[in-house]
Amino acid sequence: MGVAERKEREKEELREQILVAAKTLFLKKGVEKTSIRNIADLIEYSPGSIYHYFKDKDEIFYTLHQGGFQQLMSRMVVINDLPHPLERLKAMGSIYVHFALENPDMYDLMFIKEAPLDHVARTKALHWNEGEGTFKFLRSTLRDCMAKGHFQGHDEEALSFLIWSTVHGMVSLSIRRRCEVVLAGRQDTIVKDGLDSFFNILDRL
Amino acid sequence: MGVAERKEREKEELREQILVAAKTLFLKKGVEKTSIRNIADLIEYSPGSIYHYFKDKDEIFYTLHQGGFQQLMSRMVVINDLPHPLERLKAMGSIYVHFALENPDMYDLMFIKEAPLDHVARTKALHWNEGEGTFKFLRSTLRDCMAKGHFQGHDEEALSFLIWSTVHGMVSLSIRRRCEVVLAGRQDTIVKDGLDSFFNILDRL
DNA sequence: TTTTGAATTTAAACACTGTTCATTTATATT
DNA sequence: AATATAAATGAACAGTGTTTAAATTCAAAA
Repeated sequence: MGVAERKEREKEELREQILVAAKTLFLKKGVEKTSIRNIADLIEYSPGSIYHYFKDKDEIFYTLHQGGFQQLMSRMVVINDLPHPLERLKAMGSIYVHFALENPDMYDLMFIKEAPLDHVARTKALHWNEGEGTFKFLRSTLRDCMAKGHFQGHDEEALSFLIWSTVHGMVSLSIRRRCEVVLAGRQDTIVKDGLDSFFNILDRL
Repeated sequence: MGVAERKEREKEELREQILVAAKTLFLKKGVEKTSIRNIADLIEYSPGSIYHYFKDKDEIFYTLHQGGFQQLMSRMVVINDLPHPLERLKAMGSIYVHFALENPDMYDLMFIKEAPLDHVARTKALHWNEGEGTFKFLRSTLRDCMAKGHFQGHDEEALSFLIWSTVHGMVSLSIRRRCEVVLAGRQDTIVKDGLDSFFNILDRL
């Protein structure tokens, strides 16, 4: 009796369809401007049926959010090839920035928007596992750097936060379009230039 | 005949009432979750009447947004007392961070949320005057620093952006609560510690 | 083959949202 | 007191997220 299995599979497929449709619309129109009815229309189901697969709109959002971290992490692992920790640290910065600029809406979901963390709080999943993993990866790379004599006299945790903040600051100002007027004519290159400046500083630290 | 003047005054007063009510609700419940009807209820007028004073919800939002920059700028001017440009730069950083942490919702309005710039674009007010003023202030302070021999070999514009990004990154990660889990037990001090680390780096640059 | 029963899907409804607009109300001038 | 004008209203429109009773589907049992 493979019937139950087939049903299970079909259910999973529809869940996946909802996710794909939601992602498409979220990235095209933004989360706020995408309605449950929009998603339902795209998959040719009634709005109500979506609630059999997800508790609410936030749960759809949060599920996609988790996928984003997996993407980012899968890009990060390649730095393990680099022997020098400072090179690894800089490579992480580049990957982070590129990921953000190539997937601005997903980055928005992951680090700028407020919804997903509210969801985490509500579902009592006391840990933001996705973000924690990424941050721990940064910390351990920084620890390796300090073991090789870099960044002497700095607190590992505070400096990790500062570095994260720097790259996050650049990409989030860019994504939320605070550069366009302030840095007229240079919006496209300013994040890259800023990152170069940052690497320069890291080298001299 | 002071009648026209009185009417003008009354109209201005109601406009101000709307702004105060909107600000109260925006800061309490957030912009998204505050409806025109909520604002109308608070000032005891009908929803429709608000549209006699503001084109739409975004215009209310944008008006408050402008007020935020005036507040921030009025705090900034005190640094002119400091003789050394590097001290001025660091003081600017402290003021910026304190302003953000003391007025997280206003900061959110000014630098994180996406709405106001859309409004700027739509109203063809080609310049984001408020933000531009603040950034120019940072640039001129940095120029003074470089004139005194600091930050040699760096591009003024790119470094200005990098510094802005760093403080913005720290406060926006804090405001959007990305520190809470990742930096358990240190959320309250991490921005201050990060800023100290940053000042340390600036001193050695 | 027909009946049963559970899972799935639906459409309608609820209480909201921003915004518009014809109508009513209030008020100052003639 | 009549008129003109400005201001405020409340209903309506098209949309939102979400709930739920009813309808449908469909495999398993009789």
